[in-house]
Amino acid sequence: MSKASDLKDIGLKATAPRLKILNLFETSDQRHMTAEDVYRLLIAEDLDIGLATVYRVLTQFEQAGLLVRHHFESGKAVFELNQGSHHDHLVCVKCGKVEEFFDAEIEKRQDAIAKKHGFAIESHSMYLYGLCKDCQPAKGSKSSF
Amino acid sequence: MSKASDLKDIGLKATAPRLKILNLFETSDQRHMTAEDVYRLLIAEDLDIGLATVYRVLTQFEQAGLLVRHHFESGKAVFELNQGSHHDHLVCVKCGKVEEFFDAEIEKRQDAIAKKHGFAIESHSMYLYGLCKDCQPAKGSKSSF
DNA sequence: ATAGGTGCAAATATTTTGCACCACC
DNA sequence: GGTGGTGCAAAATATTTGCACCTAT
Repeated sequence: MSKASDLKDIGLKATAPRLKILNLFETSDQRHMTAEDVYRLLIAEDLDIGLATVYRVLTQFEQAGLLVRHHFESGKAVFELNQGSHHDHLVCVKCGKVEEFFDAEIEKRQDAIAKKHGFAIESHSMYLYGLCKDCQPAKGSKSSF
Repeated sequence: MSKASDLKDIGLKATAPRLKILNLFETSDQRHMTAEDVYRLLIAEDLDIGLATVYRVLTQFEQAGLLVRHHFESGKAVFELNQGSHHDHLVCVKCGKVEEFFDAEIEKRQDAIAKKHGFAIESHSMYLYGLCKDCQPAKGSKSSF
């Protein structure tokens, strides 16, 4: 559970909007949310928090390392809780579901590649886009063509 | 060199803007360009092609498989020629340089991961963000702190 | 001739910012 | 009580679309 001290630790005042937004990421069943997603959840709870504040808070949380910002192919930025452990993403292009994975061997090879190219890696992200289990035409069923 | 027939093959009329834009991607030393980049190059050559047309053509080329659209962390879409061979990207967060690489082992593991999760992969992209050789503080030199 | 393509301007979508007011410490 | 935070509206940025005119086939 998020506490006021968590925010103070990163130099931010513990205000209601910040606590609420952080709490949303911790409790929502959707780990990956856009600013609009967050805003709509707040509206749904009758909280009077402006969209501009949502953007500001999300950016602050990202800079503080509490959240990670992704750019999936939608064009909107998507945020998720930074739980320390790096991982990559499988994104369903049909229903938008996001699954996470981690593969040590891939990480190792990424590091090797960066070194070979003389790059000092700061972050990396990998997205596999496709159809998730539920969105694939079922085997044995006819397609509509 | 791009030819009118290349465009007709994909069901598009061979118009001057389309031929020119395709040619730009084939001849420019910058493989990765935003719509604005393309537009500015056209303006620089005194070609009277609207930004809207650039966006329309880039989208058509992407749908036809001639170009690939990326979403780097900049927030703008970046396009590059689709040369058949899939590859991934090292992106310099300072100077914007993009280097490409391909690693068969990583590809293999991506496929295995997708299968394990029941995903039917349509595309994937991997971006390693960091400082390229030229943008790293040189070894032995003092930092400014 | 005509279906499709284009430029321009206006519309949309996403994110940022200026400003007056308000709340945490 | 003052610094920092907030909501709102407006601005900035990126992209799409409506429309009248134009052009490749």
